This record gives sequence, C-alpha cells and structure tokens, in this order.
Amino acid sequence: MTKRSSENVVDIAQLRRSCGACALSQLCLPATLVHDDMLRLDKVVSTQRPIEAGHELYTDGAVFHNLYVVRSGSLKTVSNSANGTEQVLGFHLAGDVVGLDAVANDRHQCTAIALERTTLCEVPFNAINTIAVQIPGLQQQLYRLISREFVRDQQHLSTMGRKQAHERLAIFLKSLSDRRRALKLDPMLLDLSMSRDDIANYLGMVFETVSRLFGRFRDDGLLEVNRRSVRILDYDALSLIAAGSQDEQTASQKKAR
Amino acid sequence: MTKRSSENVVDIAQLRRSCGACALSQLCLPATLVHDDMLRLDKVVSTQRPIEAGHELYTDGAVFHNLYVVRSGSLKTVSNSANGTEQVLGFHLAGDVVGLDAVANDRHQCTAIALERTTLCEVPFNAINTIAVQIPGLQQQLYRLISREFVRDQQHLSTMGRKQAHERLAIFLKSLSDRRRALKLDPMLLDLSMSRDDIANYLGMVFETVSRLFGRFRDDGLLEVNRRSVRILDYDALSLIAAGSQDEQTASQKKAR
DNA sequence: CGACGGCTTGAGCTTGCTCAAGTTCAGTGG
DNA sequence: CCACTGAACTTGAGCAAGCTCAAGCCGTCG
Repeated sequence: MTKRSSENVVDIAQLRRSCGACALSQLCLPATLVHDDMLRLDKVVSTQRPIEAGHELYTDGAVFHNLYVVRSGSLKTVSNSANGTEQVLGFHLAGDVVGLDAVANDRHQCTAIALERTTLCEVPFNAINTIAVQIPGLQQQLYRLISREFVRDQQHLSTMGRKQAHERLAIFLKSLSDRRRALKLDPMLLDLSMSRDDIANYLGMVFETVSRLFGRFRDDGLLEVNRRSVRILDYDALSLIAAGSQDEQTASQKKAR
Repeated sequence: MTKRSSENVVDIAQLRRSCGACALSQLCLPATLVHDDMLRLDKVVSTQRPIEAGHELYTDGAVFHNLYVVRSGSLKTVSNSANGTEQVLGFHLAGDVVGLDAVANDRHQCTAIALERTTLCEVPFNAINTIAVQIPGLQQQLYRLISREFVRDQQHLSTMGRKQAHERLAIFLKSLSDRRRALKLDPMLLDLSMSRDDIANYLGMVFETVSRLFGRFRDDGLLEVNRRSVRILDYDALSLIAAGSQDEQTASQKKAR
C-alpha cells in the first residue's frame, strides 16, 4: 500500500506519510516550519484510510476532535437548515483544510461529504494546539488558515450577491481553474467531482439553470462540456464574464446566444 | 470627555476604559480570563475617539495592525469588486470584533464603515499575540473569535442560498432581534442604523424589494415600520417565515397580501 | 437488458428587477 | 419660523431572468 507508483495520473497519490515529503506542505500547516519543528508535527498527524464517494467525514453537531487536510480527492461541506433544505457551503480540494468551523463551539457546524474517493491527513486539534505554543510559526499558520477560510467565504458571499447567474457560474469555473493551477495541474481541464445540483446549490440557483448555462457557454465557444469533464477554451472570456463585463458577446467574440 | 454621564440612553456609554469594567467583556476577548490576566490585556487595549457616521475604520488593502471591538454604535463591512460593485458582507454591533479578515494576509480584505457615531476598542494584534502565548485562555478565545466570524459568514451564505426574498429579510430581522436580546436590549424594537440599500445589498436584492417587503410585513401585522424604527409585533410569525414556512398566511394568521 | 440517477432541453409562469413618479423627513438658509 | 433642498424611502407598472414542471436522453450498474 505504501508503494503504488503505478498510479501516476496524479503525483499526489505517491505521497509518503510524512509532512516533510508531502507535496502539499506549502499549502498546509507546515508552510512556515523548519525541519525540526516539522518532525514534531509529523508525530501528531496521521493519514486515514480513504473515504468513499458520498460518505461523511463528519456530521453537523459532531464533537470537534480533528482538523483534516485533503491529500487527494475532494469534499463538499453542507449545512442543513431546520426545514430540511441543504446549502452547499464549499468544495474542498487537495491542500485545503477542513473542520475549522468547529473551533468556535467545539462542535461541527456543517457536514463534510466526500465527492469521490478521498484521502486526508488527520490533525488532532488539541495536540496541535499544545505544540503550537512552542512553535510560534505554527501558531501563526493556524491563525492564517482559519482566517483564510473566513476570507474565502466572504468572497463567496460577494459572488452570491451578484445578480446574474452566468456571472456566478463563470466565477466558479474560473476559481476552480485557478485552484488547479496552484496545484500544478492543467488549469484548462476541469474534472468536476460535484454534480450539477451541487454546483447549483452552491451558487444559489437550480440545477436546470446550471445545465442551461453550461450549454450557453459551450455554444459561445467558452467551454467544451462532456458531462463532468469540462475544458476551458477561452479563459480570458470567462474571466471577463466573471468580472461582470456587461455583455457576454464582447467576451466571447461571438454573436449566437 | 471622560465623564459624560448625561447620556444614559444606552448604558454602554457609561463604560470605563478598562476591560474588567466593560459590560461587553462576556462577548469579547476577556471572556475566559481571570482578573490578573485581564489586567495584562488592559495594558494593550485602548479606546479610540468615536468614528462619525459614514467614516471608514479601515480600507480594503490597508496594512493590518489592530483588531477592533465595537463598544457602541455599529459598522458595516463592504468588499468592493473590480467592476465597482459593492457587496455588504456584514453588520457589526456592540461586542462584535472586526478586522479578523486581515489575519490571513496581513492586509484588510474589506472596508469597514461606521453606520452611526461609533466607539471602539483598539487591540494591537501583535501585542495580543505576544501575551496570548502566556495566557492559554486568551489564545483559545482568539481562535474562537475568528472561527465565530467564519461560522457567521457560513450562516449568511445559507441565508443567501434561500430563494425567496421575504425569507431572507425575515432571517435578517430575526437575527438583529436575537442580537439585541443578547445585549440585554429590547429585542422587539429594532433601530436600524443601516439604509434600505445596505440591507438589500447584504441580502442580495434591490432596495425597492426591501421596501416592498417591509410594507408587506407591516400589512400582515408582523411589523410596525416607521422608516428606520421597526417594532416586531409577531416574533413567532417572523421566525416561521425565517425558517421557510411555505406560506406566510399561516404564519401571520392573516389573509391580505 | 432494464432501471435508475444525473443531465439536457423545452414551455410557461412568477418573483423580483428596472424604470419612473411621488412622498417624507432632516437639515439649511433666508 | 418657514420654505427649500436633497437624500432616503415608498409605491406603481411592466418586463425578463430564472424557477417550475415535464419529457426525453445518456451512461452506469446490477
């Protein structure tokens, strides 16, 4: 199980257990640590067995024990309100830290569900807090991480505030692309792990609208869409729409709609 | 300037400078501290002169130095996107901590604007970090504070996801009411410090819609509306609408719309 | 192969947006 | 003190973006 160099599609799969060897360390807790400190971190972090698609990592209301770092795969976080309606709060890719919502009350405020087979590092919050007292860099990094999630949510709020549905979808696709670029993956090829329904919910619309918009972006030459496999053909045009360019025409240099 | 006992409308105005004597301490950083630790905190916290309505506390992009705790008055935080559109991210009342968005990058990610004459405590982040290392309770409290803001934003995201405008407004009014209750103020009387436009922006609609909804809630006997002075007449009905009760009729026991 | 879930596409309708006119109120100056 | 002004708010009418409902398609899995 430790050596599986056969799977070279994503080199993340080759990662060994230790934080020092992890390709994600720049995005994760050890970002600012020196080697010695990293070893101490290594002692408390463990890798879990993979979670299968559709399974829960934690549930709304569960007692808080661990933070998790996504190593491969992806998750969604969902808050379920009183009357049974769900709201997708975010999608979490490799390098993202999930579970920070629970720091406030010692209980998780949302449910985390794997969108595909997903591997994670488990970081016991108490343990990391204890060693963080002795490692100022780690302390700081923890603050930054929580705050980063906070800022991400604020950006999402700004997205939700935008009235036009096609702008919201463009922002979403662009952000996925940018996140892939940060992970050194092809930013033009999106392999969506989430359903149209998840995307729609996340962006505050219905899934039919998402589907129609994919069709429209395809017709306008912005995307190549094949179910969950999406190729960005015109990143600049997409960016223009995301930025709120008044007419999509200018953006795509096309006339059909 | 130190003694202005004339202003007894809100007893917050009578607060002395020290954290120990502050009526808000339960909501603020010192929540979990013992007396001795509080004295150390006192040393770094200072009270600023009031900010007038419409003035900025900090601007998007400004270098991060301080957190602020609202003592009296209120603020809005706003993110301005590329194409000039603004998004109101939140409203901040007495006891709220603002500025936490800047922890991620050492720069503020949004602009904070006073909605009325507002007094604040200024907490230098570096200083508090330094003493937090020695006071575990304070450390923990800082984490909780950031995480609390994060959770609040997630709740707001769930609100924005709800399709019906009247549900969003009901949630907003209910939350204002609940926050007033937590501050030991009359929860049925809302003195809105923000404009219809601010509310609309915050909830992702246009100001005319907010105005119309106030009218509808008034007609349905839920509210008494007099410009910015709003009295909640039927809190339970409002809660039902906020929770997504399918028909407003049931909630308000009225027929007119 | 059939059945099911996820997706696409169409037609019609409703909510909330746009544009526009009118009202109220606080503040200002005569 | 009152008239004037401008900002904030209210209200109306018409329109369209996106929702609802519905039917059909495609790919996967048992």
